[in-house]
Amino acid sequence: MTPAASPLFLREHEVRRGVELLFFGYTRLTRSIDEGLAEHGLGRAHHRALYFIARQPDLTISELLKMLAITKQSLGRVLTDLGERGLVETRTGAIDRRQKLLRLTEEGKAFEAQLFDALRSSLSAAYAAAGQESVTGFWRVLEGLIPPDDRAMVAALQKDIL
Amino acid sequence: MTPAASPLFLREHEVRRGVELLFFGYTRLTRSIDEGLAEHGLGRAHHRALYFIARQPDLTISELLKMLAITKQSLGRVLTDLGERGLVETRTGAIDRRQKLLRLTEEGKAFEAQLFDALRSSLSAAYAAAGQESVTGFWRVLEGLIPPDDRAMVAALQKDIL
DNA sequence: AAGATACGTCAATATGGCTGTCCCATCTTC
DNA sequence: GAAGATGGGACAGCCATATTGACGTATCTT
Repeated sequence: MTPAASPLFLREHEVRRGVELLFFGYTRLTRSIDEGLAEHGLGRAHHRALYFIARQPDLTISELLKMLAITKQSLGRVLTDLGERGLVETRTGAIDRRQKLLRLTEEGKAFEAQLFDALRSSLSAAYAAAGQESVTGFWRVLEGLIPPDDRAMVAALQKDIL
Repeated sequence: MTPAASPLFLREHEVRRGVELLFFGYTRLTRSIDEGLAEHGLGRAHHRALYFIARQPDLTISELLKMLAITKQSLGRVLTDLGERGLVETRTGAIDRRQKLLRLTEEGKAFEAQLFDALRSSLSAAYAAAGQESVTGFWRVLEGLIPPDDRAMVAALQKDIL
């Protein structure tokens, strides 16, 4: 019996295309906010923290660490910078007083919204050009790239949608 | 007259979802090759150069610079490392002797193929889970994220497909 | 011959990660 | 109430990857 042609072999072309589009798409999208960040003397690492705090107010440090998948020290520096600039504030957890709950200040919210505008204009233009069915496919493939252990965390972000 | 509801407003949810999936998908995919790179004492920057040289043999330095969108100095270090390890070699351009044409050595090809295996297994699993129509949508949205000026460059990668 | 281009290189600097270790406050469990 | 686990902070030192700006050399174009 001849086995079915290996899908791994057949898909090299498609896989390379995906790798390349992901690289260019992701890097160009992230570059779109560099200017806004530079106005405050911040970098992309700061934006990532800002973004997830905006998304899940009262997030704890350890939850944010899991999202970003960096070390406590790296995150510490970033949060210090954001705190010093008055963009992020913490309060002690009501249930567990060891925890620090992270929130954006009003200024932080305004800044995050400003950065988000750049992301929105790039992404919504791409969505519009591609069409809604394409957007669904875009999401599905990306979901498949996320290791199963991380999926619940990502899915949780979608729950508290406006 | 009531204007149509602003699509920018309506799409915040979708845009946030895209931002998040892109972040997690991209970072998790790139992490999948770190182990292989570490075996040779190399980092992700080296892989990016290796990848595009594999993809377009006889690429010039300036073409590669445009792809990666980094500075000459940054790329110089990466290429020196790759040359020292016998993964990349250069020859003088036949038409324009100022140019250096970049190629992978046999060892370089084998190493790139090994790294590509990790990318292939992640991406092709995601493709398979999502289905072919989703893959098309995935590509379309990502294409829309690439600034028009860069699109020809990315499209050129698809021409010399196996 | 003059100027532009392709590439290399020097020096200095910034950012954002890492490891390992130790500490304190607080919660949980026995 | 004591022991241990957990959440968070902090020190020191390191590495990878990027930046800017200036300058040099070979080669191509006009």
